[in-house]
Amino acid sequence: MPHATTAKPLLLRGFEIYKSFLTPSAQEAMLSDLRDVVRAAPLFSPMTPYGKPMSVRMTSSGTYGWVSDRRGYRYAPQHPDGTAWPAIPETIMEVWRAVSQTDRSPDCCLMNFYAEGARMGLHQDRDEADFAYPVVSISLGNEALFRIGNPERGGKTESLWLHSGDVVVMGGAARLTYHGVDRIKFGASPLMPKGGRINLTLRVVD
DNA sequence: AAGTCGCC
DNA sequence: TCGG
Repeated sequence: MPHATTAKPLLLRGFEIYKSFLTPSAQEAMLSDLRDVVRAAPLFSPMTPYGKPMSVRMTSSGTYGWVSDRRGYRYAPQHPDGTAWPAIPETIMEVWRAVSQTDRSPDCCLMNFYAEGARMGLHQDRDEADFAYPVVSISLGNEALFRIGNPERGGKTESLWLHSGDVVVMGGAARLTYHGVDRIKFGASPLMPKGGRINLTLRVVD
């Protein structure tokens, strides 16, 4: 059973929040698949175009992966090491099919790993060709303080804690809403005894 | 600025 | 110390 519930999600500024969408055993199965992904496509520390490294480490699976370097933000068909990205694991595709409300398959699953102190500034996901498709986010491991802003920079924001197994759909009017992660509660978790948080985002790129 | 820091 |  991949998920505990398909109950209606909580709504916050158009973000659909499915609390405890994945059972603990589904999370374990997904983590096992992600170990294979990282073996094929090792985590790397992306450099921002203006020369400061991001605090998360990342990799991708799918036809494209998201990369950031001096040349800017973009999707690329290969890992920085020159090899193709591995396929998106089926355990992850199942979540997309359950919540995305589209028959189109995602062609990127971006994996962000948050070690102690890692954060993600408020940003938009805007490197994709068609904003009609949602972005689906899966949280694993340590809890994260997730912040939701507005379609433009500035203004009031709202925060909520995301837990392991939660799924968030950013679609419709919320597709281009600014969002980020202020901090994680770092420490041992049942899923990841050494601590850390994994966030997966599924995207249709082109 | 998908970062970092400082202020209140 | 934390949220904004």
